[in-house]
Amino acid sequence: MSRPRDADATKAALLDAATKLFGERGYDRTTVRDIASLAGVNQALLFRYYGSKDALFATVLATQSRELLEDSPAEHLLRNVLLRMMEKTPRREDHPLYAVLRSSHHDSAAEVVRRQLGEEYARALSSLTDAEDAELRADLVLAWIVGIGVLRSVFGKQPLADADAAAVAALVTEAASVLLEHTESG
Amino acid sequence: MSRPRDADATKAALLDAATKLFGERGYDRTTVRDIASLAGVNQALLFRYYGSKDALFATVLATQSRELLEDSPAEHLLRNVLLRMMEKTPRREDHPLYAVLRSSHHDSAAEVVRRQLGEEYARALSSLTDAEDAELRADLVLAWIVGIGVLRSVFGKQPLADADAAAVAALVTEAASVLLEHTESG
DNA sequence: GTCGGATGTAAGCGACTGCTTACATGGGGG
DNA sequence: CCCCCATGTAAGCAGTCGCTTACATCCGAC
Repeated sequence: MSRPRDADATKAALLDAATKLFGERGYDRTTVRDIASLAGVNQALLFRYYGSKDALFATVLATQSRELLEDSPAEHLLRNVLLRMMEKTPRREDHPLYAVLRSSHHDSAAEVVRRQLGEEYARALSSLTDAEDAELRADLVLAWIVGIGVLRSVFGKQPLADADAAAVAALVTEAASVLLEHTESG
Repeated sequence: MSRPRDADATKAALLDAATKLFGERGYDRTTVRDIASLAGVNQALLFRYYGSKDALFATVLATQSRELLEDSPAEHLLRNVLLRMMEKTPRREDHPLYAVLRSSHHDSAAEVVRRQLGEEYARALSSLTDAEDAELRADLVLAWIVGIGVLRSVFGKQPLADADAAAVAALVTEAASVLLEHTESG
């Protein structure tokens, strides 16, 4: 029967639907009607519970970025992020990175969240080298992660899109180690 | 006085305006009214000369992808593309890659053009290594280029966004050489 | 000159957007 | 029991979208 009236369940359904659709289509190509429809609720409830499409998008990003870095020590961050991004299916379109990637524009809170996510990754990665330009090197590694995500999900570029995740991770970590390894003992 | 009636000039103005706006905002956030307005012509002319917004977008991509690979020997392709992407201003939003990146939009001719562009780059890059997985390695290098463009233009991620282009190119080419160098003489 | 097609314009159509409003309904507290 | 408010719904507003239509204007061919 499932409780016919349950605000929490409705909110969760909306958030799940929004996560899926923003990830698949990006912000612009996802309509509030689509989200409500996928969640199986009336679209007015989206506005009652989240205020606006923008605020819902920000909530999606905030929720996912919180889950994203939780359990990866810096040494294995690159490898783990790559594997997580590529796991299960070659086109893992509900991965948090994709919602971010597919929504280029955009001021508002979403921008802030997106940027924070990048900062967290970059900070963790930059701890891996003692080079003077550690942060730039970390940004470049982050750029690589992002680029691989884009080429796989947006372009579906072959052979990368269907490549073995472990093989990709091995190649990338090997090359990235040139940028991130410690050059002197600290 | 500039000839008041000149179909070629009008078409060119529309193409220039479309190139600029698609590059800055992506496909969805660029309206035909904006394009016509920037070109200084009536929007109906866009449809007379290009048929549809989609067709105009495809024309933009086709035009730019033709110009893009024209004068870079494979050995210096990575470096040249990086430098070109980052040249002049830290946020070079009219770069052809950006129009592509900002439009994750699947059907229509645009998809084909976007993919062709990737194929050309990847083919050129893959000629640089004799490893068995040369094409995958080339895809990864291409992914890096794309990711750097995204982080600079979309995220405006610091310090990458304002980093010296030559310094970035040096770091990337050094690390990428791990993937692309010949391991045995052919 | 003048006629006809190339070129440019003004206006608006129908669909869709994010969002709001006015209203139905159900279930727990008094 | 019944009332009241949390929850859910139907309908629509105002704006924008891509695109079309009906109409002016210019200029070269004859």
